[in-house]
Amino acid sequence: MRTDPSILHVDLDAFFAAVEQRDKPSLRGKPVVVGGIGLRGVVSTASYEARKYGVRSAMSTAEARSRCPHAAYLGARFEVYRATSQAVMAQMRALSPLVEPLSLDEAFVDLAAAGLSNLTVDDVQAIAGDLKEAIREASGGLTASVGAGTSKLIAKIASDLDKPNGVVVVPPGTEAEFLAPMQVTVIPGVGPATAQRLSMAGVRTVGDLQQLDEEELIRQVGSAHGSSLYRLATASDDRAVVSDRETKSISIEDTFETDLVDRALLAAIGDRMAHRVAERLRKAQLSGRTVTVKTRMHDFTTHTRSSTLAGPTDDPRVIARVARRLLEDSDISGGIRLLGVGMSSLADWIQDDLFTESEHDEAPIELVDLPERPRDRQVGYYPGQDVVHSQYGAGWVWGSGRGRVTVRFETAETPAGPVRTFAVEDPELTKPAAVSPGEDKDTENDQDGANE
DNA sequence: TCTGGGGTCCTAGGACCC
DNA sequence: TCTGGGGTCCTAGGACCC
Repeated sequence: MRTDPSILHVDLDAFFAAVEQRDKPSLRGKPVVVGGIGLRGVVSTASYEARKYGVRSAMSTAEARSRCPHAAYLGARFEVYRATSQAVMAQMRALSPLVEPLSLDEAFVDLAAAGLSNLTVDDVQAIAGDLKEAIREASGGLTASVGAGTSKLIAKIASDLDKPNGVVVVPPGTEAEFLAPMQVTVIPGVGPATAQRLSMAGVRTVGDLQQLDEEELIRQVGSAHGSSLYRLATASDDRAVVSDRETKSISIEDTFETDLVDRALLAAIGDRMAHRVAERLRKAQLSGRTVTVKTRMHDFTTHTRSSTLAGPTDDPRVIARVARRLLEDSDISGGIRLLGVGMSSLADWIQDDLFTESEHDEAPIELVDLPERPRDRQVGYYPGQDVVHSQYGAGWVWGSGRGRVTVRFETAETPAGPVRTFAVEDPELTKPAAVSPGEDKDTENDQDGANE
């Protein structure tokens, strides 16, 4: 544990709304609500003027409109917020090389990494004041609130205590008593569900939490959550500030104005989402192995279907094809209000032309185009029955299973001979093949035409 | 006037392998 | 014919955050 309050948490005040007020002077001093402005929109950020009327983040825009009809309702302009955020983060990086952004409007700054040591509360007060001034100038007038302490938890909670435009430095050694009177929900990670469970055990404040022993806490909320909660509550939080955390998933989703039931329309929307996901993967120089399709039903129940490929891809056609199959497997009767497509199990993307010729030959993953699988077929591709297309020409499926299909080529020579195994993206191939090679050839004549 | 979009992390069960 | 653990990978769902 540190002995000086060298971790800052910087939080921009009502960020999206403040940017809109900065750019449109007529909105200054007036209630502004930024978020989804459609029928099913929710509030991202309300200006402080709008908060007086009870408008809050995550509230439906419909409710916000009834509470504050005279506010300005604006859709989000993420490109503008991103640019402003970068200017603000640059000010923090000028102060310390170790900055951990949590979102567009929040970051931790580690002053110890800037070579500053033995900082007093007054030192940190002064540093925070200077940083706020630098942020104000760099952002065109935005204010920030800053919290500081010996840990991330303390800094984060402190930044919330004097909003907007405040600075709170928690003196070293006072952390446990600082936390004790607060509700358990001040701890990030304790939401309604956890608060409810803790409350049934008689725990409402962090002080109550401090009285519990770790075993008891783990019984209440599970092992990972319990032990981390125990450490946080007792102010023994030694989590490091980490500057670049790697992306774990990329996804696109959309809530429709009215529930959709038309499979063809949903398939077309899914295709477009798959292409947008692929585009973002390429921009980030990433590729992924797991495709996930998310659906939200009319009654708000949410389902995901996912399929993991044998190798990573950023190919929009591959992602779209897998997404389409996953969507076909999803129940959409009664209509769905949301569709999403995402990619995870991400790996660093390697640009194709960086491969040398020999590396190409040894590339572990080769994909083949598989025929459309008939709706009623329960398992993957049928050996001796299905024809696939590859860079070596067309061939018969010889065997399949576990993300792989073995293909026998009649007309093309492949580097490995007439039989070659490919990785495929078909989720059904994770199940064993229905028939073994050589059997079930009675439809061979029907398939002949497909070979041309 | 119901409930966004982008994420992260955790859990639990089943398949599979040794 | 019955019966092991342990580890890893995958899938689905849920809690939570901004």
